[in-house]
Amino acid sequence: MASEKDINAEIGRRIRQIREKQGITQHELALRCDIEASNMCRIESGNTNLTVKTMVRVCSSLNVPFYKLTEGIK
Amino acid sequence: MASEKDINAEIGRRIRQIREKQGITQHELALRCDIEASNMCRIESGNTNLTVKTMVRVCSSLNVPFYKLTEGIK
DNA sequence: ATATTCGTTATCATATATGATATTATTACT
DNA sequence: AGTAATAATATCATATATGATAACGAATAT
Repeated sequence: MASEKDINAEIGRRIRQIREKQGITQHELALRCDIEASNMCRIESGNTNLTVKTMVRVCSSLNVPFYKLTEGIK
Repeated sequence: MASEKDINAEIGRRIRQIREKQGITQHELALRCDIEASNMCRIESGNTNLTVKTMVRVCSSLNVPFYKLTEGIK
């Protein structure tokens, strides 16, 4: 079982990867999510202990299903 | 995309289902997770906005991979 | 050189998850 | 009836995610 920090980091990497694939900036994604840009940076960098609420907002704004952020993580 | 509340409720239901299948009480699971029993009740009832940290502790104590709590949730 | 864009980091305030504890309800057992 | 076990709920304290804002660095363009 991966550690909490490892999992938050992995989710952050996935968010960044999806965002970059869609060609939008952190600022733009933050706007769509109604999340502070500084927080979006913390999230993508794995420097926070994410909540379901935040993950839902990000998924929704990126148009990916919720489970995609955690799929396969052990 | 399901709402934050729906997803927290679904995760809570899954935790309860796995716990009951393993035949342990909320109190016992709370002990293993190092989480307050009152909080475990809130979690299973979907009355909190879960963090990754808490989900990791529960999964680890139930011996299920992290992704099982969120698998297939859209 | 200097703006501009993008990401990062720092600081402080606020909202809320969780800890800690007590109380209550229900069920089962004696 | 009484006791024990389990779960639910209420209250208050504490820790921390996030909001809000500012400053900084790097890259790019003008």
